[in-house]
Amino acid sequence: MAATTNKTERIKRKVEEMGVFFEQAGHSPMNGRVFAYLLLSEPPYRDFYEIQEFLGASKSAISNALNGLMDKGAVNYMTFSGDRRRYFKVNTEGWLNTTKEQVKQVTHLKKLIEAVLEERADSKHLDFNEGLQEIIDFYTFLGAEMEQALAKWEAQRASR
Amino acid sequence: MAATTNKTERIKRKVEEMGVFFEQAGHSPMNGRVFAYLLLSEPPYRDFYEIQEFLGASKSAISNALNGLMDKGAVNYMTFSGDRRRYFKVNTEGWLNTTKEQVKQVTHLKKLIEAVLEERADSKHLDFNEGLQEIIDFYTFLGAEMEQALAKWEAQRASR
DNA sequence: TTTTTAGTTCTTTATTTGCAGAACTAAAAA
DNA sequence: TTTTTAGTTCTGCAAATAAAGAACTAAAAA
Repeated sequence: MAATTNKTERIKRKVEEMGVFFEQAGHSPMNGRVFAYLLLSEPPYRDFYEIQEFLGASKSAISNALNGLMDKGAVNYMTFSGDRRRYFKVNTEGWLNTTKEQVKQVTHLKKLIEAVLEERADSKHLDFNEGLQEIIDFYTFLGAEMEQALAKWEAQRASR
Repeated sequence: MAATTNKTERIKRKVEEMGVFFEQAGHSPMNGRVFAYLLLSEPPYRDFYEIQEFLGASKSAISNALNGLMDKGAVNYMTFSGDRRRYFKVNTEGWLNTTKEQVKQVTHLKKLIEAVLEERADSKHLDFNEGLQEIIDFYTFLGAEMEQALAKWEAQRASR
């Protein structure tokens, strides 16, 4: 029993710690903690009430957190026949796909600066425009390299 | 005069539009607008009161926004002799460096998942651990590719 | 058919954030 | 030396966010 308590305590601390990390990465506190708990939990799937109890939070908070995480594709659930409950889990595949999407979004910022440069077409301040152009060039370069890298990764995975 | 007004109006609209973009990218609304204004302004440097007047905001809001943007290295200022004011501008070099730093921070998330896997070392749920391992592998791959890409970019730039 | 359960939705409250406005400061100008 | 100026800092206030708790719903179980 002491062992169980110690482990639970350690996990609780880790969940808080990782929760802060995810919070800083742009998630709400509860979303971060739910995600962290599902990452660390054994088994890695938990039903609604286990999550609620572990985090000592309200049902509405858990409901909103899980739905938010599912919207982003970060969390999933599985079911077992003869059991009504859903068992929520981290969706590793969704995480991977989201990451791949993010990689591709260098393009957005690039387009924005291109629009800026267009607006600045007849500016007298060529040095500034050149600075912007260099950022565009960098994004262009990086975007191309990332596309290649992704293709390489997919090829590698396809031939396993 | 009509031309000036039209241009100012167009810039105002673009500043709001781009401001929202930067907001969604994690900046506070005012920081986003100040940054957008400095990007679009001709000349691309503006003193405190020009920024304040253009955005119709309070001094404290502008002061905090500029200091925040300078902390992040996104904004800079220049001075002219015989003029006390600082002229704030987008720091294109800083932007480029920040982007390069962000590229390198794939490492952080990778370390976090490695810590998770360590905690899960004796888990029975091998499939889940494998899912996490694949994310680690992807981050490792991506990190290496990006390092290479950065090196390639630097080399290219060095030999201009 | 009634009851239970697995969640969801609604209402309220506490916390945080973003900003305005006024009071202040330190250096430059007069 | 006094005044002006270019900002900063402090004090609130309003809006947005996060979460609690209670009321509700729809499907399953009894």
